[in-house]
Amino acid sequence: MPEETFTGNITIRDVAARAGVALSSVSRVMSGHPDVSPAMRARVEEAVAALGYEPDLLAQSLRSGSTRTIGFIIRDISNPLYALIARACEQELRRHGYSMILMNSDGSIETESKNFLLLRRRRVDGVIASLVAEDSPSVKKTIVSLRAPLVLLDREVKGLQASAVITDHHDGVYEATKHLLDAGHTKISFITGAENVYSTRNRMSGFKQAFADAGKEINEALLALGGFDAEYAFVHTRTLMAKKPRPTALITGGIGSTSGALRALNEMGIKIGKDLAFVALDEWPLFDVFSPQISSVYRDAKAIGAEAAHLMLEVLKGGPQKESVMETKFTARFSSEGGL
Amino acid sequence: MPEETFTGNITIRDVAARAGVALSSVSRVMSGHPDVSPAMRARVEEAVAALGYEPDLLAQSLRSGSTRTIGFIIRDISNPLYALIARACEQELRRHGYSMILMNSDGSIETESKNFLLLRRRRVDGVIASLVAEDSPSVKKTIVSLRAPLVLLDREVKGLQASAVITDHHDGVYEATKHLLDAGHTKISFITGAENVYSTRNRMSGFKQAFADAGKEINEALLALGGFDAEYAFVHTRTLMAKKPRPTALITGGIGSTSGALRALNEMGIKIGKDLAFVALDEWPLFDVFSPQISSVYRDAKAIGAEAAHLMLEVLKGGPQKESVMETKFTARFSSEGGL
DNA sequence: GTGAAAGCGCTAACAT
DNA sequence: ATGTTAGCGCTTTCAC
Repeated sequence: MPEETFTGNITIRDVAARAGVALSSVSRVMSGHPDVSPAMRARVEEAVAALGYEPDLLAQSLRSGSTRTIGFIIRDISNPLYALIARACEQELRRHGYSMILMNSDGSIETESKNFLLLRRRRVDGVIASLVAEDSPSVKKTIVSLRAPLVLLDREVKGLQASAVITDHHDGVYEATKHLLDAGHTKISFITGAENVYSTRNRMSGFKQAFADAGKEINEALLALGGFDAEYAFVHTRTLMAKKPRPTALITGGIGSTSGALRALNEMGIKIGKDLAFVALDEWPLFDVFSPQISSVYRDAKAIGAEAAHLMLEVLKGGPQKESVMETKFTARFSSEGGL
Repeated sequence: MPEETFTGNITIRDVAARAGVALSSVSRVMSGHPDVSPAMRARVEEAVAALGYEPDLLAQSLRSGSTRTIGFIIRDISNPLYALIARACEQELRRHGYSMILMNSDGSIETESKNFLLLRRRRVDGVIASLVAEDSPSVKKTIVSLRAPLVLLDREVKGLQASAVITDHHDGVYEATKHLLDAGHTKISFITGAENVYSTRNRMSGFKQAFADAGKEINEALLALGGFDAEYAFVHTRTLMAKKPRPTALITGGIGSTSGALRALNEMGIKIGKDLAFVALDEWPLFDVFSPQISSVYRDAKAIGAEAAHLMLEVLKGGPQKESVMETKFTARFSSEGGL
């Protein structure tokens, strides 16, 4: 019945032709415009159904200036924390008619910049991102040039118009550190990413506060704040644990760091909860199933992802930029025993 | 210096005006067309640089019919296996100038269908997908109507034009089952998703083959092939382990199933490697770090993701559709001891 | 209430 | 080698 060959897609033109009406009338019916007679509506709807017409989102976007597309840039989607965030975020965006373009920045500032630039060319309506670093002028410039709403994940960049979902690591880490100090530890190692991101600074502030409140001195030589990747943590766990006197407790910030550290400890035959008191910041799948049970500072990744979507949707609706703060919770388990 | 207000974006028109040339000349310079004089190239490049012009990918897509965008539909990105696949796949696609639109189907055929439809309206150049089920006529119809290249992950759908990355689970599961049978187990439970997906059928075929070769009978009452989600596995682990006589060994297919089963066993106080011989199909982050060490059938998720991208890129280049088969490897560890 | 026409930003004929 | 023009599929004035 449809006369056109099956080479191209069915366009609004085909529908108009079949219904014997103008293009604009079809458009009006499709968009639910009030000024359409029932007769017109019926004719067009018949043609739409018969032809299986679906509006081209690309053309609509070009016309309207909105792609209903959100860029999502993180370091590495295979990090379970980000995966959980992405899952909840995508679900929420989808519920509101938005699609997510996923990009890994692979921990590289250069890749991150390129990703932002490409998203701009794709005319995304907004970007949700966890930046590799907050102090890169090039990334900052790129972001300003975006001229699209931005939601940052656990980052604070000065002089940037953006919403943000930030985690209150401070209290959780404070409790964790206090727990260790109370048990008598003072030689406490801390392995995580650099202080050019909010999460590290905020965690360190909880760490320092606990030491200060206990009237104890931090041993700076036991800190390794250089990278979130497992490799960095692996190497520095080995180095730190070879020191004498060696640390009696270890805190690792982020799943990458935790993973590298645990692997190193495993290889060195150091048992957590016995030879070393251990606390992980952030949990991961199957966290609760294994022995030894690991003491942790937990945050709800699902809630973070959904909240990021909400903040984005709010700005897209014309609302104000906001900052949401998510809680953390320290739970002492077997792994933070021993060590002394 | 730029006369235009900062309301809209800089278009090819602005560049042409500033350089005092025609639109098409700018277009030619941008696309590296051979027929441009050095003088023209210089003038245009100056204007492009001065204005910071970047072609609108949306407009280019509408013109060219190619969005350089690939849809990626999986059940749940927070499943670590899919996250690893997605990571490698996105990296590879990005390297070739393609972006990935990520969509979770949440284990729902209806959501999956909607996702496909939306991707079609977005005019993606192709879709990479791990279907919820192979036997849904509606999804099949949707996919056929896509008229864009498709790469399936571990799925076989009859009568569908598609490339696929499939895993040879058979051999891995065969070895795992043989290992259990050799140890004297016959009451072996198997918990995983339904047989309306290739991965389950292929795994079961290895399972059955091992029983056949050993001259033993499968106890059908000990199988639970109804869902990949943790909840299903949790419930059925409880039920199966309450049977008498209860199974002496358990195999779980997929990270969701494994997760639910381990949680249930934990709650029931059943120790794997001692009270029950246990084998997991697929590994997850930090797999190797914990005790008890878990026997597993491993596959390389990173390689699967990269291969999916390759197959897609090849078809987009006009190459043939292909099926790649990835290996699995069984490794016996502590968890598959005991139970008898 | 409906139709005709302009235009979103771009590229590829087609002229010259 | 460069400019002019049509058109990708859609929406939105603007007439009638």
